[in-house]
Amino acid sequence: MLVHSVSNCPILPPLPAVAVQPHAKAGETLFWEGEETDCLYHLQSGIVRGVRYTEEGERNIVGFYFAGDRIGVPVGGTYRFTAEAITVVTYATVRLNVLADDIRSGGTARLFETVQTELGADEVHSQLLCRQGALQRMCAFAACLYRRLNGAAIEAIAQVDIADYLALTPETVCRSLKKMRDSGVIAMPRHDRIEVVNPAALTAMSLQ
Amino acid sequence: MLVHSVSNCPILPPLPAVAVQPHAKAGETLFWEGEETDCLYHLQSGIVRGVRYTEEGERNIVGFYFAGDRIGVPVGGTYRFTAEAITVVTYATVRLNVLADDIRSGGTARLFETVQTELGADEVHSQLLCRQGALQRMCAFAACLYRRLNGAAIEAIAQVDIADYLALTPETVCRSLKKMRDSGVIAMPRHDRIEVVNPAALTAMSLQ
DNA sequence: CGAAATCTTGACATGCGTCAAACGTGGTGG
DNA sequence: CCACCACGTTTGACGCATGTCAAGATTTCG
Repeated sequence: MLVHSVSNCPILPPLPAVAVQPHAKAGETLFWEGEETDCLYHLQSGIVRGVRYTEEGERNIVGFYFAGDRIGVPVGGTYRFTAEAITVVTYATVRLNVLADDIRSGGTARLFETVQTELGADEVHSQLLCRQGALQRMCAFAACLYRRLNGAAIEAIAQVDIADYLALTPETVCRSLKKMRDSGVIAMPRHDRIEVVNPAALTAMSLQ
Repeated sequence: MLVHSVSNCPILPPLPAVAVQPHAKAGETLFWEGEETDCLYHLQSGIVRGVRYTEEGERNIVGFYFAGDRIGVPVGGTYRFTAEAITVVTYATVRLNVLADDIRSGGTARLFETVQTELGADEVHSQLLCRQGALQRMCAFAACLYRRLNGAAIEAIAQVDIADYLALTPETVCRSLKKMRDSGVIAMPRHDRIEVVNPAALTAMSLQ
């Protein structure tokens, strides 16, 4: 199975009734790569992209995150990537010490729930990048998001972002999308909206 | 920084003095992908490769693991990949419920410590695959292992395995290694031994 | 010592990156 | 409300790097 199961809705800690829901506008940053981790983020709506800049200044996208995902897991005490809101995003933050209490009270399965999103996202990313052929990679990517979003249209993700995620050029992404349109597996009413019309054909094309 | 810091030596739990050290011969499997996770593995010596087979039967290598690494983190209760010993391997196992108690008492830091190896490995893998150009990818890979092994020679890793790890063909791996030999950045007294002669040149060649 | 696996080298075709230019779109300010 | 501008997308032409196929050399292991 290429698609992992990070799509389960989170059981969120109760919030004070009067609290204003934390949110970010499109383009805003939730946290920065290398910054010291003080809390994790449970996404509730919207789309976030994980970004990392290489030494040469190249931009890499490490993942796209949606409602239900938990991001911000530290390695060495700091965030592993920069989290940028693509759309308006609402979320809940969980301070590390609160999380510790949560872990103590929960079961063993609960233990790794926290790291599941990021572990799964990196795993998927590697699997996508392993596919040779731009078209296969694009189809696998679309199939992946299709399942993650339970069939909803893929929206608001720029082709440039897809390119930086799949290690392709924007031109190649555009051409691949055109082929997918011509084959009738997807429809694109707008530049930033991909509707999967034929899921079976999509997975077939993603196979090598 | 391309290279992450999973190279810290682990503080291992004390073992019974009379216990026979668990070990595996080259080619043996420590655990299987999809199998229910009952314990994690702390590697103490030797080399392990993480393998995953795609639906089409293609072999992917997700990472190489060395002394000090902790592998076997479950997602959804099962192992994320198959762990095969490349050399003779010695290790210590930690049962999941023991680990759970350990994490509960140790807090979030202990949790993140546990997943550091696999999170870091996937991260590195993605970063390597993002580099376009076979030579750059190979150089980045070599530089990565060079730092992970603290300058020791890279040994016992077959070129086929490198190919499956970097999403290249064995032929391309071989040709890239030849270029690196001709450039004088590495030496190869045997087919399965890579000695980094010029680390500076190596990192320079890995830049895009 | 023999056989199987791995590595090496060559020739060839093609798919993707690069460069360049035009088009569409969304946002901002007058 | 319209005009303009900046950014992202689209399309084309071209060259090179890498995958593919094939044959031979080397190593490893029984």
